[in-house]
Amino acid sequence: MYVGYVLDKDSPVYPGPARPASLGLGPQAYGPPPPPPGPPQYPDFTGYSHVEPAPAPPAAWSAPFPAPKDDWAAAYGPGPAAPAASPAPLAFGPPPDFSPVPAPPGPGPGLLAQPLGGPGAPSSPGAQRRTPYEWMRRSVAAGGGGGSGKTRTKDKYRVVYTDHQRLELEKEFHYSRYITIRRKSELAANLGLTERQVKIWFQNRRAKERKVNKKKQQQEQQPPPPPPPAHEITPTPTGPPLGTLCPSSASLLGASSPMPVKEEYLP
DNA sequence: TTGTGTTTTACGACCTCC
DNA sequence: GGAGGTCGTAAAACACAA
Repeated sequence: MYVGYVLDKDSPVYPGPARPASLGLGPQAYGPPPPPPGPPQYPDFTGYSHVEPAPAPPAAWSAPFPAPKDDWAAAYGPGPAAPAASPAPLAFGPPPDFSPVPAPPGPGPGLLAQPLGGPGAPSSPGAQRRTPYEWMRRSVAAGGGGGSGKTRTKDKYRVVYTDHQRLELEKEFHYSRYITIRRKSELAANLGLTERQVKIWFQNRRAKERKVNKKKQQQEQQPPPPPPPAHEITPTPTGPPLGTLCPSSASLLGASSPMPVKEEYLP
């Protein structure tokens, strides 16, 4: 599965305010720290053009959520302990218009058809990294990765998430930088990961974003190249006047966005 | 094929909040 | 005290040039 498809879409995948306040989630008891103020949410993300609202402090649901301890057997045991037998319906499944890429030849159709690190991990032959997110295009099946097990030398090892797992995690991340407990549980169950893995993935993803932002900031602080001489600067009468939307941007604001708001986030 | 650099998981230390 | 946050780091997985 090519995650890049979603991320490279010209149109906003999740238009409008993602995670509206009316998610039905009450004030959260375990609220994450306030998001760092500042710059646009996705300065490094070129696939989306909308400005995502700051991750609203997740709110707590009144009902105590039975957050079980991380099922380590799922990650380190003989196979994922996810409810693969009867996985809950993916409420956050791909949008209706998301399936232009044929599913990789796997043991079965649908989501989570391939267990974590299974031999049939989706691959993207011929893919190369060209964008910050093209890592999602590459194959994860090479090298016997895919979370098959321990490393050669040490007991400590790490698994390689499948493209689908990354896709869903990325999608969730682009909804909100901070995942709620409920979503974390759902995501973990649906992706065959442990809640701990989901949590750590989000932590690492935020760290990655900070790193990218920092890098960009440093690049911007560098002295720009000297502008060309004034006589070489020619006015450009053609083109839209200042303050108007470029065609591409204007199209993004169209009323008929291809990406409806997820049902679960609707009031 | 190999060496090297980058990215991706995973963890520990430390901090804050409830 | 427990949960989750950042920060730093280790190491596997990966891409790519030589």
